[in-house]
Amino acid sequence: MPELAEVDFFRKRWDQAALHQTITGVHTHDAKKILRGIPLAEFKRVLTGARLLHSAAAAKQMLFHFSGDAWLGIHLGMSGELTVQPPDFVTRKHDHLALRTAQHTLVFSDPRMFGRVLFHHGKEEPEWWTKIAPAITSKAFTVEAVADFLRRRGRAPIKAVLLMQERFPGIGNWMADEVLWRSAIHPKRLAGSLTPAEIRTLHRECKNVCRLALKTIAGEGGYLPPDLNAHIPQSWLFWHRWEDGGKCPRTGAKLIREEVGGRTTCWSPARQKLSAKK
DNA sequence: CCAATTGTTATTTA
DNA sequence: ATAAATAACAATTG
Repeated sequence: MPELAEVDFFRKRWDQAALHQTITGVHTHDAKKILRGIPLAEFKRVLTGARLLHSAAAAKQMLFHFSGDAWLGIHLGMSGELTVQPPDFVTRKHDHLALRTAQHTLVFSDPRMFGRVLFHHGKEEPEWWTKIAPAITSKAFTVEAVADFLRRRGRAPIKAVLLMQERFPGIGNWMADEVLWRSAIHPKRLAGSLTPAEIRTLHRECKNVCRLALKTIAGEGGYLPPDLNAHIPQSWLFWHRWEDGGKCPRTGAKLIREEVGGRTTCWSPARQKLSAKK
């Protein structure tokens, strides 16, 4: 499920519950796949007694920085989520990691197990964090950088290109469809076929979708919503892309759902044409 | 049993 | 050699 803003939503959930608090216990359950390679004894020893100093999210990656030079990373994969539970919470089948504090249990659960826990013990920020591409909402995400990237990936459908994290960090399947729908660009168009005007539109809508998603889902600049998606407007493609017989919220036309670039893709044929807009 | 799933990566193909 | 397509990863649900 989780893309850019949803990842930040989950990160804030843990952050609100545990910032400046001390971890009193670390539990793992059936976690070999998700913790892969992390020495479990050191992981538990370093985190137990550590205080949460700061957290951040970038792309689909979360970073929790603890005292004692401990850095915990979480990637939610396809089906992961973070919850905050009571201190005596008994973990269930798919709860792979649980951190206890005096007042809460922080739980990472992931039924499908595509998620990952990362861990780093050291003074410096871990390289798996620093190597993440500059955010789409940052100044570094320029129209020139997008144009250059599209040129190099010119033979791939634009939908597939938008999912490439090295240039579009945090964009996942639904955000890619949302961007293309707002941009009125057909998902099967080859990246190299976009006109300069279309590339400018695409760049702008990437920024818009990221900004709006962070605001409505992750509560940027305000309250964190009680649930994921609680404040997403009906005017977004988001609510209509999975329902059979779904209608385009702008044109009312029937939406199309088909595999493009290896992923189920939804678009509005009334807005998004195969030939470039002139 | 078959197909589906909002992600990433290794392998294969072009 | 590079980029695109595909398979694989795992579990669950319809």
